[in-house]
Amino acid sequence: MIVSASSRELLDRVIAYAAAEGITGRSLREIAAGVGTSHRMLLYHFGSREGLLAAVVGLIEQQQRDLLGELADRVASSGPPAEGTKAGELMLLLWARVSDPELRPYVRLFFEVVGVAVHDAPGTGGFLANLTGPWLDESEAVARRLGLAVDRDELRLGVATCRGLLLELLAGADPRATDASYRLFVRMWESRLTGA
Amino acid sequence: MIVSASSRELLDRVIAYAAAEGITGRSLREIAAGVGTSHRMLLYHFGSREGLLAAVVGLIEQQQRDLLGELADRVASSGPPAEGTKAGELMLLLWARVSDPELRPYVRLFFEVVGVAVHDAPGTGGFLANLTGPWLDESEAVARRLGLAVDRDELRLGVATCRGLLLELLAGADPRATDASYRLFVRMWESRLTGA
DNA sequence: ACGATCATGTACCAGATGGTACATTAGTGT
DNA sequence: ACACTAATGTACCATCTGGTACATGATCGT
Repeated sequence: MIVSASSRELLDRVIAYAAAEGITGRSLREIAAGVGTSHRMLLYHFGSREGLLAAVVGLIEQQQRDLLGELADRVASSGPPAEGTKAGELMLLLWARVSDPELRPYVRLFFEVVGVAVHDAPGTGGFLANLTGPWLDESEAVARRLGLAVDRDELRLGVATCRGLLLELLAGADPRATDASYRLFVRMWESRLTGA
Repeated sequence: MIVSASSRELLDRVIAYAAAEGITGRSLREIAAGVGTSHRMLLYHFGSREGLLAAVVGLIEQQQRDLLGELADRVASSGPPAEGTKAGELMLLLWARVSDPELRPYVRLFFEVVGVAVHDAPGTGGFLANLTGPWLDESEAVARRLGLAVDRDELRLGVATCRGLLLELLAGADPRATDASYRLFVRMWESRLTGA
């Protein structure tokens, strides 16, 4: 995979196109037309169709890590290591972020990639393997920084619930309904924390 | 979509193949070879590639409805309308069922179809639209039969969590870990029910 | 000023794709 | 026995696919 500046610029356009129109079923010519270039150029910059897919997958992963890091930073800079009830706010913050309609195309793309990665299509190597680990690691670190006692099982549950509700949104559920479900989840979580 | 007896029989083989090997990226000839027929026959029985996809999607939906119905029946025949704590057992029962390794190929196929349906590929019409509604309706009915007070937000949360954890499993998570997460969820749920 | 590397266009290729036309077989009801 | 229908095989088609060969502008370091 070539990584020159112009390749990167082109990749950004491809990602935008993929998020809007999908990518797995589309031919190189379709994609090229969609981003204002030729299929010849896609092959030049990414080597092959597989290379293109791999680049897209890689950038999705990076975007997720960025989002994670941004959240971690916000927590780090939010003053003193506050008391336990902050966990709920944090969860709501994350949910507000990932459920933002502006992010929806990327959520869609995420599930599209999942759909091809489950049969490990060429170019999706490692995508599934690193689907959750980084989220767990990072949020574990965040929790520790806040002095919160959470184990991996809890965090995995949180991640899974977010993903499940995001799928709801993609399926056309009323955002107010998914919000309500998520708030319910947070309340359950908190009542467990305070209750135990 | 033709529905003769032999078409149905062929469709069963196609589903089995799709669950094992995937279907969205494969050509009619590949699929035909996999199920021991010719691409000519697939077109004869299903009309077109889109028709084949639609038939597969339709059968997945039906399988899910069957699973749901089976669960409902088991609840209906489990003696007197018992007290509230039965909800947890029920949830664990459902999870045990859908997380069964034997079902895994179908879970994989489910997410594969999701991945193409999010950009409403031809043949997937209505799949996303009916992704959750039937589950909510049916489990609402079951809950009512048990004399349980649950609202749709709770049920949606339960469905979403199941799906999220199933994705975990597909991504290669340790089944014991996802089990632990799910049990945690049930415990949270129960503590909320008894606490409120 | 100039050679080299990057970027792009044009033209092409062999193979695969979904779909069709036509012939043929195997049953089946009458 | 015979017409009719469902099922299947063979052969084909136009189109599209990812990928390549070759030429040609740009751009830039020296």
